[in-house]
Amino acid sequence: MILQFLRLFLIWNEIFDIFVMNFNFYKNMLKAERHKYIMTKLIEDQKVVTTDLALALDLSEDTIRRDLNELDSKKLLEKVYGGAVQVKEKSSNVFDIAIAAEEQKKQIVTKALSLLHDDQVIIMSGGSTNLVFAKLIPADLKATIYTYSLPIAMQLSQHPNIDLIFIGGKMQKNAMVTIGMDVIQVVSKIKADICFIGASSISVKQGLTEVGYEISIVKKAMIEASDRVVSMFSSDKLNTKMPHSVCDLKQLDTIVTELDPEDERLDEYRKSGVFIL
Amino acid sequence: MILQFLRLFLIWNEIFDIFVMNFNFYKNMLKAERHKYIMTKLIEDQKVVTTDLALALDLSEDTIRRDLNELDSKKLLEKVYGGAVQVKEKSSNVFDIAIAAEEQKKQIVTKALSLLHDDQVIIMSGGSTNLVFAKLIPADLKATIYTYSLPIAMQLSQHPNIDLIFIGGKMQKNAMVTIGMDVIQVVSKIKADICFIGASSISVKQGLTEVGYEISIVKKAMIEASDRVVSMFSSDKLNTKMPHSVCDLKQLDTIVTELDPEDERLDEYRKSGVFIL
DNA sequence: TTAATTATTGCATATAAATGCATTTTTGCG
DNA sequence: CGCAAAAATGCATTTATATGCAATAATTAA
Repeated sequence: MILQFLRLFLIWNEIFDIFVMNFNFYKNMLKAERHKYIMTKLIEDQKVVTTDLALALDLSEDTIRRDLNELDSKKLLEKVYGGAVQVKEKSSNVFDIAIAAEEQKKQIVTKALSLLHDDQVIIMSGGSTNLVFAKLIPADLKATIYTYSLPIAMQLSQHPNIDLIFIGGKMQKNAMVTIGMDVIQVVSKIKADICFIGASSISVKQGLTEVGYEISIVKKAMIEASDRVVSMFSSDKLNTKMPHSVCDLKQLDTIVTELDPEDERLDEYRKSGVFIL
Repeated sequence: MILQFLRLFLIWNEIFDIFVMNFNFYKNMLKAERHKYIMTKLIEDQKVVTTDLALALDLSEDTIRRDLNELDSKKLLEKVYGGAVQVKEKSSNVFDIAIAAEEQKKQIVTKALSLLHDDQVIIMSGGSTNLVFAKLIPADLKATIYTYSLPIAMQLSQHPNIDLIFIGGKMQKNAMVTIGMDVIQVVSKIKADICFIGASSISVKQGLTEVGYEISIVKKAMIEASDRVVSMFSSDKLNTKMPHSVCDLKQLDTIVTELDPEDERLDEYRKSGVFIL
């Protein structure tokens, strides 16, 4: 009899505890704790509702709203009518590649489209100018293109008639190109009709030069592998130089800029025998 | 007697809960959530119909129309007579990769993050689930990752601590992955700790199967090269098969779906010894 | 410790937003 | 042209929010 009573008491006690816990557990919470609770809840449920929080924390909706406003102004969540939702991550889309002066580059590469013919084997280096070029390759061109640039491969993979071969290797992250011995080995085995090389810097005396050593030797290999070498760049690259040599001016067959081929800024280059488009 | 009554009450309560859940699940949705739902639906189905949404969300068509107008004015969709369609992306940007049911995939791959450790050598196949996985790899993870998927490489090239190696070869255009002997050769020389394989189809009897022959042999090589084989996919891939076999269920170490590991739909798989996350 | 100061909280009230309904206008289609 | 479906509009109702104010709690200075 007493035992039964005791058991009943214990059960009742437990129920009471739960009751108290539920209703007063958060009663003496500091604001900071409350904010933490709200943020946790937000992550768990993807959203928080003002009325639910008020109930759960045993506070007025006003207070919750003030909390949410505060957290909103700290950009920790986004307050909406009725509650709050997670801040939408500013997509920071990797795949959005911003191309500086795209219009100028379009102008440059459009001139070079005349160099393309069906059944050519083509090698393309990286660089935003070459990327613009890839975009503008006519849909009916049938050709084989080798590249070691991720964005250019992405672009060309949408082309219906291009056989695309990606040259693998270790990725150089910022430039989104592969580099290293693997690349050299593959490139050196290609027999290409034409290659399109982006240029960091070009000058009459130094020829093509690059910032990075690794890129410079890959480009060397490209030139070796191709019958015809074309480089496209804007005129601000003219008469500049970088640490690592790629090739002499003589080894370039054609250069393409936005300038008129007769422009005097190109005089020196024309004299050295390179064809200017 | 009282006990029986109590039990009855509990059962009734449960049924009532389920009832309420089904019919009011979307009832207390915040506007922001609703908009998110509409946008997800739009991506999944390419379109949304006003009446369907009104029905699905248990709201008047007026409200749905107001939502669609709002989203339209934000340029997030294009309202048309009867509903709304996706905004036609202005320049068919190749680099925008639409991922169907991205939220669900996030849920799946989040579970698999626990399999990652510093200094691992990892191979990743293509597929949108793996792409979502790549997005969520913590910034402080230091590892070496091999992949032959262009989008995944693009994504990982943004990661500060991953050594990324792209496996080159002929591009399979629609899937944006490289295939062929070049890929097999490279993969077969890798000694990886773990590989993450996307799945077209999986069944208890047939194991992993693929639509394309070429992809299937690449995946075979991946499995050979890895100590541990993990496959992540949504439950709709379960109990389906494709023409080309990749491997038996036994060869998989871990599978990850959005389901609870104890879900009965996974019973058969669990029995065959594969670990379910 | 006490008193003054400040911050927090809840309530009342006014304002604004969201939603559904009735009515009119527009649209697509035969 | 006419009809039915869809959309827009105005309005009423509900619900959420902002704001001033008073009560309370926490903090600081003396």
